[in-house]
Amino acid sequence: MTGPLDQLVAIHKALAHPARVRVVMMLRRGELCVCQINAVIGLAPSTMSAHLRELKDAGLLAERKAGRWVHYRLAAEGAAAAALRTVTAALAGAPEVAADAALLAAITALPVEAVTRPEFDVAALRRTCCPPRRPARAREKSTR
Amino acid sequence: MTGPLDQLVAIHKALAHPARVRVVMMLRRGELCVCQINAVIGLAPSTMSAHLRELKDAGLLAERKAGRWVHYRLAAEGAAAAALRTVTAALAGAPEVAADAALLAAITALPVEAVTRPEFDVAALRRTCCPPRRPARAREKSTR
DNA sequence: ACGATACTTCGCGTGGAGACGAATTGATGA
DNA sequence: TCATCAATTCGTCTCCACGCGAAGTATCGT
Repeated sequence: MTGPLDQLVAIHKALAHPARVRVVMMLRRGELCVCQINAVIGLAPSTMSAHLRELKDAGLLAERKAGRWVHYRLAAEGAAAAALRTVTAALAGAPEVAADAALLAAITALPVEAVTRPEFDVAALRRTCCPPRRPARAREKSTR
Repeated sequence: MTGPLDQLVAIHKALAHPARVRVVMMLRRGELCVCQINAVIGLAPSTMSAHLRELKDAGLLAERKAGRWVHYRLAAEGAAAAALRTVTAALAGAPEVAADAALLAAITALPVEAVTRPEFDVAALRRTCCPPRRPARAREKSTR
């Protein structure tokens, strides 16, 4: 049994990594599949899995298995929820977060299976959606 | 120049250690000298100095040099202040924090120079104020 | 002027965080 | 049934966080 101090420390540990904070920000609008998240972040699948596990163990995320995909969503109570609100408020206008959101919008506009196919070129997609001023545009179905 | 994302990550890193969180909670009532803080936490002075430095670099603490003593106090703006509020709210009733507060009350009731004298026995003081059910009792002047 | 005191900086050792690729698990579809 | 694919687990490497003691810096008291 861990006390409230250790619990809060675990929450802060989970949020003490840029990739994990970016994931949290990406999940604001609704749940996402692991492959969609990682298409934006760009780490090895095993690494991303470890990050998601840490966020889940800290009580910040919940998972839902749907076929061979696993969807994560924000799910926090108490101190974790408060920390989450702090994060979203602090990074509302952060450029890194905006770039992620733009790329994510383009990705979620595609069918889910397209993301992990070998011919899928994230870099090309990033070029089409990130640099121009329009932050987000496409929005279709799969975000939730 | 670091962006808001790195800044928030640094804040969370600083709060991702039990000793540092305890320090933050101890400083709620006002500034404290390093020796007072460390009498409660019980680490090597060099280690405590490093912890305080990290909290200061993250924008959570400020220092004030007074003679040969250095006093630290909470001093946060923006995201750091929000994170601080989250911490204090989450740990309002935490037992570890209450024990620290009780010991701290006994320590601040003493003259500052007494704390680091060789015959000063923190363990004895801890026995007098922490284990019994009365959470805090001594309270005199110097907490602020 | 000199020693004592409060704190910081430096150097070092140890353990854990974070990265990857390889192997495993579980569900889908031919 | 068996190949495929998403995700996780495992093994390994590297590097940084965190602990300490020793040395350095600044201030006070005599």
